[in-house]
Amino acid sequence: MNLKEATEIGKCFSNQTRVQIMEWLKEPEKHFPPHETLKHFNDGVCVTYIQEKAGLSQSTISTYLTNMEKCGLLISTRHGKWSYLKRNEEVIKQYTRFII
Amino acid sequence: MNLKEATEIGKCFSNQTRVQIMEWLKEPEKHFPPHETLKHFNDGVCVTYIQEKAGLSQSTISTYLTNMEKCGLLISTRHGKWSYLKRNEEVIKQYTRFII
DNA sequence: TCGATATTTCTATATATCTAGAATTATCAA
DNA sequence: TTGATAATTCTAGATATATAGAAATATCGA
Repeated sequence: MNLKEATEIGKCFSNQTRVQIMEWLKEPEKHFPPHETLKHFNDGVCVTYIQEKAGLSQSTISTYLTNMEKCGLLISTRHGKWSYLKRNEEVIKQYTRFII
Repeated sequence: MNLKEATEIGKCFSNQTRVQIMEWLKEPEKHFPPHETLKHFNDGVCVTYIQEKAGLSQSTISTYLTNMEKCGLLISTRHGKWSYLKRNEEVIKQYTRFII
């Protein structure tokens, strides 16, 4: 983790909705309906559910999630027409080690 | 630490200069000249040294540092005409616990 | 007190982020 | 293949942040 990478992550954490999404994804089963097509939340939560819960437009949430994936905070997995997002705990740990 | 507080801290970490300042303040003796008026770096580093090292204007750095103090990341101590800044490790830890 | 130095606050402009709607792409199911 | 659904990308206007210079405030030393 270097200065530039850490700053990109910091930008993701500089908006309340994005911080909130990161919090929700800590406990998907607590904040989102179960995904019938996938057992449990192994690959995370689909974009639509996140979008509905956040209450912002699809395009806005898509942009957020794309950036959060680009800087490594989220892992995206596509199954058919759905994209599933989950936290990248390893990168999050690296980030906290950087700033501490 | 709640969502709002965490987001304010995230905003401070969303700019490369500010992240850099937080890094420098981890090891003041390594990045700044010694402060003759104060023994060691017990109260941190004075604004002028931070400003010179960052290469931005006094007013910009002052605004940065004020915001970083407001959200708890820095502790400011004034001695005469100098303000000294140091990291608030406790708040930083709370923040990392929040996002992990 | 007066002048010098350190810091902060105010004001303004340039740049970046926020956000939605429209258009586009990808995939599924009939 | 076609229509429906999910997601992404493009475009644009509103809002926020970045940043400096000027003005103001605080403190020290002569």
